[in-house]
Amino acid sequence: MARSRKSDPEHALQAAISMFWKSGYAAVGTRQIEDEAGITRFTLQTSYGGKMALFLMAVDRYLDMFETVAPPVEPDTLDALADWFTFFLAPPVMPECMAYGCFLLNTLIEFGGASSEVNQRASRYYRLLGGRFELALEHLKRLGQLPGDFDVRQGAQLLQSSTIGLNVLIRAANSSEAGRPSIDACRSMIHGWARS
Amino acid sequence: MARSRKSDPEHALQAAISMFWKSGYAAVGTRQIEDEAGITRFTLQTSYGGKMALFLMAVDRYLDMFETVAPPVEPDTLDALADWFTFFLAPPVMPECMAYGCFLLNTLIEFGGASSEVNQRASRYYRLLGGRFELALEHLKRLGQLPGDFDVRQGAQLLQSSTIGLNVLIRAANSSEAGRPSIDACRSMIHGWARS
DNA sequence: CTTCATTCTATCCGTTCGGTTAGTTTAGCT
DNA sequence: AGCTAAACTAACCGAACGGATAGAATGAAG
Repeated sequence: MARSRKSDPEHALQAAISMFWKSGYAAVGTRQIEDEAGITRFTLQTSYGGKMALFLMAVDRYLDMFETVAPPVEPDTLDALADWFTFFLAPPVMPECMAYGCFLLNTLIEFGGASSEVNQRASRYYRLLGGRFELALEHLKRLGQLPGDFDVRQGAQLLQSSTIGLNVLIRAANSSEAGRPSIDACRSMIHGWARS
Repeated sequence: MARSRKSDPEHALQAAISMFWKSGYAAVGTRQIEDEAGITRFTLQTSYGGKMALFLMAVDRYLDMFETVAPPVEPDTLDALADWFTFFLAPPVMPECMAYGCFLLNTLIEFGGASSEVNQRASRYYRLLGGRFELALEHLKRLGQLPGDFDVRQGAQLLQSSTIGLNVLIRAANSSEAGRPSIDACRSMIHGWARS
């Protein structure tokens, strides 16, 4: 009854993620999407709902991926938590894009709080980053790996801020390697929490 | 011999800083610059060298301002260093723009390391942020306010990453207040360095 | 093999972009 | 006052933007 699609939606979405991740929303044109994602501008409108809709799909998919590599909620040791930061140096997913920092953080800065659609995604991101750090630290405190008077909220906040800064450093330098000093510093801080 | 200028260059530059700070480079059009900076597109070309040249002037001026409010190089106490973070909540310069985060960090993310002109400014910024943190911590160590085995490099790296993350949080929320938890966490961390 | 809904290709649309050009106004000098 | 160089105004440029339209191609159902 209907003609089958020529383009692969999954490949198109992955290409969209790569483009927007690297260049941001405004800097990617619909002609470029045609070329790299393999969909026509017509299809972009009819099947995806336009450039912004595709962009939000890309962000959502990115967050889905991030969910699988977000900080562990129940690490057994401080070391297991500290090890999470080393993932930046050997990313298990989309390693070719990691040099562009965090897609969602880049997006947050580009839109600067002006888009409610983006802001909603930001909430989800914060839950996955700061929220998980908090759960992890609470878990470690329960295990006795952290002092009884350790402030979990502030510890999580610190890890979140540092992770965000780390991603900015990586994007600015176009290299995950640029994050190494920050990563080492974070790991030291976490290990330092054990004593006292 | 020559006709005197109608527009005020200083006001134009300040307006440019505000616009680019708030919206980024690409999102500010030359027509908008005409309206808000009080210079015509013609003048933008002949006297300023175009949009990008004006933008770089704005960035340089921003860094000049930042130089006056960057972290102290010789704080007397850990508390004096910690107090620097509270400046975000009551900024002494351009308070109306602080809700947009750090102009230079926003710029770094927008260009993503693709502009050498921007990258040069980044170096200066890192010197003013991480470099000064390092000097301050070295100074405090010399004063005996920090343990003898305290790792100054990693401490400075941590403060730098956290500060960057803090600025991103502020921009995303369009409010300096959004940075308060991070600021408190940083202050606690700094104070925590005293003991042991 | 015809039918027909759907996806394709190929233009076309109005808008906005950064920058340029031609021509006018104006201030500082003799 | 008259001259001239600089700074103004206003119109224009080609290019790129996101999106829309018309018509051809196509594949599954009958």
